Amino acid sequence: MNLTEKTKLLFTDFEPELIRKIESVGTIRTFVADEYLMKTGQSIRSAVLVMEGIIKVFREDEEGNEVFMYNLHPGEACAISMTCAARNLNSQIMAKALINTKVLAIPVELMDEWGSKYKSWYQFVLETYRARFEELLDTLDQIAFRNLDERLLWYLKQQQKSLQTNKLKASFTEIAQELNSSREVISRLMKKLAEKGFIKLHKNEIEILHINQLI
Amino acid sequence: MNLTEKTKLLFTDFEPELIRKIESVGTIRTFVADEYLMKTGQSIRSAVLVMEGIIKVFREDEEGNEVFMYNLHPGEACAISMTCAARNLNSQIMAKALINTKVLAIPVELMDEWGSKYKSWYQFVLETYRARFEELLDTLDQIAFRNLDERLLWYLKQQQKSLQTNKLKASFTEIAQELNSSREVISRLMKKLAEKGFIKLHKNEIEILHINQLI
DNA sequence: GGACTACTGTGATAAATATCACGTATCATA
DNA sequence: TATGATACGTGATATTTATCACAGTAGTCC
Repeated sequence: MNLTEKTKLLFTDFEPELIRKIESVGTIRTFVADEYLMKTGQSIRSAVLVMEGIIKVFREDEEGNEVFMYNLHPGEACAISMTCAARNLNSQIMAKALINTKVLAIPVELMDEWGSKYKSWYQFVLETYRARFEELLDTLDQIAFRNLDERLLWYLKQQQKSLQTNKLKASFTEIAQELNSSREVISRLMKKLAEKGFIKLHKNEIEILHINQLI
Repeated sequence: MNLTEKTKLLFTDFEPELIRKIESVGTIRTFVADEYLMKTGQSIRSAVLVMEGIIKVFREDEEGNEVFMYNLHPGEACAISMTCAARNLNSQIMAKALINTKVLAIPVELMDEWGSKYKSWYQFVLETYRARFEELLDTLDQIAFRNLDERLLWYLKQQQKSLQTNKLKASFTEIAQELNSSREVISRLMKKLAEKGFIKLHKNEIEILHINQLI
C-alpha cells in the first residue's frame, strides 16, 4: 500500500488536493520501539502525523523525572508540532515510539499556507488541538485528584487501549517512571490491585481483567 | 471608547473586515467578581474573548475538589470555547470572574466560517490553543513535580502577575481550595514561606516579596 | 557451575500532606 | 454588649508516598 492510500485511509476527511500535496512534500520517517522522536528543548521542524505504531508523549523535569501525558495512534497528530513548528519554537515535551512506528512529517513552512488553503487541514489541526487538550485535562485530573493506586489503574487501562491487549509487558521500574513514583511503591500497589481482582500478575506480564470496564 | 476601538486595541492583528464583523455579531457580556462564566457540563454557545478583567479557569472533580489551571487576561481567549463551541460539546472546565470582567461573545455558528475567511482569526485561534496548552503544561509540571510549598509560591506569583499587584487579598481557605489542599496546610506553609522571606503576612493580605523573581 | 544482570518483594523508616479538634482574633450588627 | 460569622494558628494523629536496605528469583553468558 502506498503513501496516498494509507493517508486516505487514516485521514479520511482530507480533501483530494491535500492528499496529493502530502504525497509530494511529506516524508515518512520510521522509528523503532523505544526510539525518541523528540526531546525537550529540541527545535521542531515538522508537523507529525502518526501512520503506524504508537507514540508516547510525556513531560520531563530538570531532574529527569517523568509524567506520562498521552499516547498518539495512527490517524492522530502531535498538536505541539503543529503550531510550535509554525512559530519555530522548541519542544516542551518528550515523544518516544512505544512500538515500531511510522510518521508522516510535513515541513513547518507549509503549515500557514495549508491552514488557509485546505479547509480539511484547518479542521484537522483544530480537532488535533482539541483532542490533545482534552486528554491533557484527563491526565491533570488524575494527578491532581487521584491517589496513586487509581492513577496506576488508569495508566494500565490507557496502555491496554493503546496496545489493544490486556497483557502488558512493562516492568515495574518503567511504570514507576511514567507515573513519577518508585518501583517499590508500584510493586506494593500492584499487589493490592491484584488482590482486589483488577489485574493478575504473571511472569513478566500484567494481565488486566475487567476489560470492558474502561474508564 | 466603543467596541470597535477596544477590539482594535486588544486584538491588534485582526483585519479590519473581521473587526467590523465582530462589531456586528459580537455581544459584550459583563460579569461581576466571583460570578461564574461557565461550569463543568454546561453547553458552550459562544467563543469568549476577554476585553476587561480576569477570568480564572479551573478544573473540578465530582466531589467538588478544584485545581487552578490558569487565568485569562484582556486580549486572550478561552481555547475550550473556540472548538467545543464549534462542535457543540460541553464544557470540561469551570470559569469564574476574578474581578469585574467584560467578555466579547461570538456565536458558535460563525467559528467555522471565520476560520476559513479571516486569516487573522485562524491565527488567533491557533495561537490561543497553543498558549493555553503551554500554560496547562506548566500547571501539570507544578502538580506532578513540585511540593506544595513550591506550588503555593507559584500560585501566588501567578496571581501577582494577573492582578498586577504584590498585595493579595485571598483567604487561606480560598487558596487551599485552588490548590486542592486544606486551610491548615496552607496556613503552615505560609508561615514557612514568610520565615524564608518570600512573602510577608499582613492582616487580610499577603505581600509577595522578590517581585522581580518571577518564575 | 559461577558470575552477572534485571526484575521483584518486603520490612523499616522518613517525609509530605490531610484531617481532627481545638483555641483565638476580628468584625459586623442586632 | 452580646452574638455570630469568618478567618487564622496549632498540636496530635492518620494517611499516602518515598526512600533505604536487603533478599530472592530467574535468565544469560562465559
